Amino acid sequence: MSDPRHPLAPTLHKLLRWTVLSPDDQAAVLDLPFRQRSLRRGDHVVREGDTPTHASVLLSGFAYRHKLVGAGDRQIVAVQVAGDIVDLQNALLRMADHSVQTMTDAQVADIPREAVRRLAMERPAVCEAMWYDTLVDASVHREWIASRGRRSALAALSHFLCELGVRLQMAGQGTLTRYPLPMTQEDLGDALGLTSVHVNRTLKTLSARGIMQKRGPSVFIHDWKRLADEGGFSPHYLHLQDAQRGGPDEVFLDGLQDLARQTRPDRSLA
Amino acid sequence: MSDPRHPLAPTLHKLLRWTVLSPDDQAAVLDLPFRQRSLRRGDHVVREGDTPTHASVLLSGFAYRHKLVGAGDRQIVAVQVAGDIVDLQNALLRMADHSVQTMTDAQVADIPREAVRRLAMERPAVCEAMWYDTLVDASVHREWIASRGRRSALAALSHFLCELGVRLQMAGQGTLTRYPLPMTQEDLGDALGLTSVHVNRTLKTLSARGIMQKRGPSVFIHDWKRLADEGGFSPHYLHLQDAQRGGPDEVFLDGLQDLARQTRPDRSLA
DNA sequence: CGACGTGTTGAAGGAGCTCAATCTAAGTGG
DNA sequence: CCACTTAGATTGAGCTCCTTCAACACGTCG
Repeated sequence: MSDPRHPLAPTLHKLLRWTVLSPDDQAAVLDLPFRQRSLRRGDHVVREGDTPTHASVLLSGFAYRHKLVGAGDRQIVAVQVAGDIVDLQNALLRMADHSVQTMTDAQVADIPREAVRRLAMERPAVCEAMWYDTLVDASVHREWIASRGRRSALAALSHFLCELGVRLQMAGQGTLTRYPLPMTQEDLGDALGLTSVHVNRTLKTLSARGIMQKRGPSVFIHDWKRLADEGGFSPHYLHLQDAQRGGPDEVFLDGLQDLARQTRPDRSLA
Repeated sequence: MSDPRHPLAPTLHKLLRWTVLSPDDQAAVLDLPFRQRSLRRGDHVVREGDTPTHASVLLSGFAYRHKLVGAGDRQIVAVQVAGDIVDLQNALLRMADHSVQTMTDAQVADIPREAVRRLAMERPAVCEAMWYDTLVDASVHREWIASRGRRSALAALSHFLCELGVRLQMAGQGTLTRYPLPMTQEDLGDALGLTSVHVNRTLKTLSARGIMQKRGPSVFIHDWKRLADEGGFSPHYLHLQDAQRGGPDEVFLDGLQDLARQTRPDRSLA
């Protein structure tokens, strides 16, 4: 799959999760013009209201998308990890409806908006992959609506931690049960629609029950099955089953199915 | 714009909201093969877990998308009105991650999945319009996440009522301040993440303040400005500003801007 | 050292939930 | 035309999950 050290390789890899791309198409993705940029923790990638001139890919680090609501309250609407096309939405739409900000120092690649559009229009398969990617984003949004609307704090937090385990493992940034998560309790609260105080108490409940622990920026899940039960987590909405089989993720995907079904405690880190 | 009585005309009209389409492209949209179907209130258009074979367009009536959470709780993640392509997501993704159900008797047009894909792949401009449509859907999802996460019941309900006023007027199904909304208080609760009891009380607060009234399936907004204030509603996230100007919506859009800014009570129905 | 960001803990209050009864309007069958 | 049914709206009382406010602990970094 061409040079795995190419900065856009993780993004291409993510697109290949959704569709088959010919070698030509793959080369065209990697040939996209981009300008690499280093950001410090807390920097904005896009600001709500901007008219973006480029799409940004997160090469390393973490970022989140958020909206400001009412009297300065913040709602995080998505968490992005390395490889994610952070801003396809804002790049195609003509005005950013939300801000994107880094949670850690990060590298991004800015791709001119027009180059993305041209690639999409000239290569239907790439267009489909990118469209697909935005549809999966929307599916995650829907699951978050369900979480905020109908799950308790404990369930919502558990669900969130499951989701990030899956997504980070897919992105090669950790494993299902052990991964980096550089979010403060305040950040978690803004993602879950809770106060940081209540996040603190809910995290403590989970660790008191031996289900998981968060130490600094690291999450250790000791009992995935129970965490998934608490959160009512089922990975369907991430659409990983849709993936073209034969890739390197097959074993993981099957394993995920198992994990969702059976108890498989991992207490080695407790 | 060709035959305005064509069943797919409202859908084409909606796509034209996002991009310019050549006469050829427009004809191609209207030439999509479809099978018209009558549904009774409560019928499913798609069921979570299905592998859909077609995309459905809502020709008349109302529908909602929902997920089942935990112990039989329902979360409505979107409300669809006539003209909406209800199921582009599910048609492109390989498995439906949520169900779609009618709120009223309704007409839908089922378009074979392959016909949609072929149209998109052969006509970049149409592809862009449809993609754009799904991106706006996602933007609405994000706003809903913010509502569920950070708005009080009163604010969330107000915001929801504003959104529907705008969307229904855009769809030619009423006006900003007076439109049909065939949702029970139970439905509203499932959309807002509240109980029907609390929806009842919140609606009563709004009408006690003279802001709006819901009588049967009809919403009457007496004071748009106050409703928008209560909900912290700003129409940016619907991306109407993005619309190509010159269409028949221009006056309305400008009017909407005004409405968002100034008080313009409409008590004629109080 | 002091300041600041983050995590932790307690106590009190409130927004929204649960449970349950009553009311209304629109069928539906006789 | 009326008894009966049913879906939905309405209202009250008590409860609970989560918030608010406030204090304190801890580590890092100037």
